[in-house]
Amino acid sequence: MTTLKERAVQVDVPEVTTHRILVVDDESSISDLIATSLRFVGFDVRTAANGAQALQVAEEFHPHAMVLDVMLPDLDGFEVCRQLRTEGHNVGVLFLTAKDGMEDKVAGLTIGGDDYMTKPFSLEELVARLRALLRRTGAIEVLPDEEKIRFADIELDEATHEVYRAGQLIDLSPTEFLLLRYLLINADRVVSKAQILDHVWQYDFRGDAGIVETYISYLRKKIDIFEPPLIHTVRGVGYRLRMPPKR
Amino acid sequence: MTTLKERAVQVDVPEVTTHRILVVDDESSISDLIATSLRFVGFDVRTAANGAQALQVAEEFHPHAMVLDVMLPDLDGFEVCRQLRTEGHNVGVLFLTAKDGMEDKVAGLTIGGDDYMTKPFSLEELVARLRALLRRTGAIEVLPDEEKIRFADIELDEATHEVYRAGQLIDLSPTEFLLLRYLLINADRVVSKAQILDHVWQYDFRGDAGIVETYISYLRKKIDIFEPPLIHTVRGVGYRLRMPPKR
DNA sequence: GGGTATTCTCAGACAATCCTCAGGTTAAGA
DNA sequence: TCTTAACCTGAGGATTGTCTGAGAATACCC
Repeated sequence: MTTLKERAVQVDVPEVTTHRILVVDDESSISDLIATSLRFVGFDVRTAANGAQALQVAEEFHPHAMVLDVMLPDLDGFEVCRQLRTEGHNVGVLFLTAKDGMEDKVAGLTIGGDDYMTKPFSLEELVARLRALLRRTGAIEVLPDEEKIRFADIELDEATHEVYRAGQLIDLSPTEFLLLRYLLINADRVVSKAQILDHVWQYDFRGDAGIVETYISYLRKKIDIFEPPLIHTVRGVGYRLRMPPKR
Repeated sequence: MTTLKERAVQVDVPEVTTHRILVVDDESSISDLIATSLRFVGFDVRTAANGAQALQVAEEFHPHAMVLDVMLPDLDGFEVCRQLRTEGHNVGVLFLTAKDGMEDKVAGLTIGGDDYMTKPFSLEELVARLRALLRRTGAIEVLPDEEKIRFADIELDEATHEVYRAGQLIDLSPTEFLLLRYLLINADRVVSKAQILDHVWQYDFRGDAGIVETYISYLRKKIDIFEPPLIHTVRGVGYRLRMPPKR
């Protein structure tokens, strides 16, 4: 690997309005991971390790949205959410749940503009969902970017999860979609395989970075059969989405 | 290999804003090497030999970034990083990892704008990555230079890893890229083969300095086929990037 | 519950890159 | 002018990085 000029998801760095996000999880490794990632994308983040603390911090922090583990040592996530709402706090919530069956229960409870994801998740997806959530709940004005990301003749719609190249609908698997999204966000910039792995794959993925190569290959076969090819390998460094060089 | 002092002297321009860098490694040979190199590039550097000491020094030094070995005698690098972050220190971290095994532990390191390199590395690359990291984490105002280095009609873009000469895209191998970058940074100055070897090649490279000649030759064939030639040999001393003297 | 889509590992093929070496060329100094 | 050291460059073998297909394991959907 080598020099990289990356941005996590940072391309859209200069956020006009800074949204306040409260992250609640009792595992500090998780909340740190999330907090770091969100801060980097430009959010103003606070963390809390349990329900009581969450309520307390929320009182003075007035978050626009929360990332909330449903499984907390004291109150559970729903209860935290309920109490805040009855107190008039109008926050969107992104619930985190272990992958154990509770999922249905959570799904039922996420009414309104809320959402949930099961652990482990990919950071890329977390950020995408959080953005969508803020947009839905209208936490503040509209977020700067539309729900579509474009580059050359590629168009990726976050709302519908559809991807077009040269006007044609391309069918992508979930991972392929995330990967392409990450490349698009970092268009024109070299991203290393390590970065891709960290952002696109679930945070507990312990496999080899070689899988990135495989998925790049998949992507190419789906969207780069068109002319001109846009996914370029920078040997020894990583990959980069770009228009072919002039001439 | 030349001695450190002799080698680092020539590098680089005085930086306008002085960034504070904390280097943590238990092998003093390594931390000295890095520290010396960074100082000559204009950084304000402190070193620490273990985790506890690192935390302590950070407390009063308030570094903008850290170069942090993950393998330390007491706490490991991740723990040091975590503790600093929870204490509110917003430092970017460049992790150093041994090349063997522990690839898995390395996962997640590029999340927040952080980065990592495997030992052994080249000093040139270390500096480049550290700069990129400072830029990303916005450690202070914008760094003087953009992500592009220019000299005459050569343009080298760190973000995209592209090099142009006279507007034309030039394809360079990783080593060629680093070499050119080093010459550019030291434009108009003579750099010896020993210096080049020490900065561009990995610090444990045990080969002959003759390889520098080979790579200079490669570079010339790629970027000096244009007029005027910019890479000049200073016989008995080294090489120098310069505009030919007007007659 | 069976079939399909997806994820992930692995290994062979291929190509770029790295590095050594050796013979030819150039420049400096005696 | 001659000698010598420094430098240049091509050739080629070793190494490394990347691509891709095949297949096993798993998740998902009707």
